[in-house]
Amino acid sequence: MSWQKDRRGERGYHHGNLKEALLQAALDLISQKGPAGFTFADAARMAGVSPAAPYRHFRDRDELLSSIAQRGFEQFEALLTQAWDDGRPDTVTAFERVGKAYLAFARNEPAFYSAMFESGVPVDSSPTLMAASERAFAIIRAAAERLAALAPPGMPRPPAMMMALHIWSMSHGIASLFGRGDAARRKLPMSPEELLEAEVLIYLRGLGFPTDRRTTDQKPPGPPPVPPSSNGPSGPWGKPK
Amino acid sequence: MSWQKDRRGERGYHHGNLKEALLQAALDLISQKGPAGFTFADAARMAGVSPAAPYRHFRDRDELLSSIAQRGFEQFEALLTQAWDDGRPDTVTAFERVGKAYLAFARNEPAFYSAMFESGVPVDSSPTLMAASERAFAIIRAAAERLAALAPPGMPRPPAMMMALHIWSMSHGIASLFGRGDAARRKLPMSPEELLEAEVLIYLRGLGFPTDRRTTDQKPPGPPPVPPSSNGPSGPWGKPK
DNA sequence: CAACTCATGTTAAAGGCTTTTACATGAGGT
DNA sequence: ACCTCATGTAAAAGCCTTTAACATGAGTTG
Repeated sequence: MSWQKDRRGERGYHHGNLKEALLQAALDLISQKGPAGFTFADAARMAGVSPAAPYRHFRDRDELLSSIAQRGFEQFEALLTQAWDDGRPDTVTAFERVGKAYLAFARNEPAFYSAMFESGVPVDSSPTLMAASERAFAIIRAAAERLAALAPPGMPRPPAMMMALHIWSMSHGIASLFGRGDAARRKLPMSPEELLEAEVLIYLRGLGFPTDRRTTDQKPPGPPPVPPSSNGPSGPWGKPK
Repeated sequence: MSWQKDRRGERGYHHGNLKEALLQAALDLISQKGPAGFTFADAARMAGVSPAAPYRHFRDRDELLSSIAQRGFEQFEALLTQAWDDGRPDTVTAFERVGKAYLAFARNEPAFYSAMFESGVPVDSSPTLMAASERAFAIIRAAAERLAALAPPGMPRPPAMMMALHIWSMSHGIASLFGRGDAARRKLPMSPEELLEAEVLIYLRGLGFPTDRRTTDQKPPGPPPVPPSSNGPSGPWGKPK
């Protein structure tokens, strides 16, 4: 760890990097015991300072939680941006990659995810938190925008904002109900990733998008957006075993 | 309130109905301050007993929370059962009514909903809790089963379990992100109910179901499950204003 | 380099919650 | 009438939060 002066096991009167150490300690504690079972005093102890020290850096426990949520949204935004990769190699593929990235974040960073969505910290508790949250959502929204622009002719053009909200709620629903490793686990016939992928594919097909994987971004010439009859074994779900 | 002997403002040494009074007090507190800001001692005070009294009825704070979650699932199941109404008047209509009931529950019973899904109580913390949760999900699952049986010919039959999980995650995602009155509010271009209805309709259309509202349960004769071209102003979303 | 200052830590203390232990009460059965 | 046991109370130990008063030492200033 890095919460003590790097050389020697001692540290002086001053910690030197307490704010960071507290944030890191809180993350560890949250991922172990959930956002509820995390204690200001615990974090202080883990950082090797007195219980009063954290108050020099955070007004109270809630402000620390809110800081974590904010960092979470920032990392979340970075991850989604990278997954979206400006829609390469094609819009649908990139879109699905965003969905997978959403689940990956919830699974790999459960502490951030809880702080962001399940800690009881209201998004509007701080303007900067709200802004960070909106920047993250803006990635999904931008992706939806690009997708909406590809709507096949002859179909009413879906509002991008609505699509973005739909995708977000699907991802969040799956992540929240089935996503994390240890808690609230129900048995599933398929992985959360497969579940989300199928859900998104069916949804996009409902909007009239062609969804068999060799699609490029060229708009299809005619209006038959849905496989006219049986489309073989490569639908959005595997063969029913 | 009913936490004192009905006649006269006094009560004797014994409360007479403490367990119920505690559950009710906890519900009130949770709906006011969220599942985190609810305290065993507060509930005791609200019921007019000493801080140690609750321990005669619940092992600890978590067991009380778990009891509330369980009652929540029971009421939830009852509400969904009523909404589903065995698929009357037709499967799709009843299905959508279930979705609306889901959101209504999250909105009208935020305390139950938090205890069930956001309190950190793991579903498998008690077998009876798990069972109650599964009975509630079974309603959605049964509805999905009926819906799957109506899959138009010429389309691969979607697995009912998968559909149920999809519907559940959509509903939970919307309820959790946008559903409750005061906290975590983001601005939406439409109500959560409209958002969910559109999402479900698009999803069902993606599965090949006809979704214009005069549908009955008779299977359509041919394979054109999607409106062949422009379908007028009555799509799953309103006119883009 | 000495002196000053202020951010950052510490100690101490008040107040609240949780949980346990020993004791009190009284409702219902014998 | 008496007993018993579920249900409450009181007291105490331990932990957490938060504040106030004090200490330290890093960086700045002359």
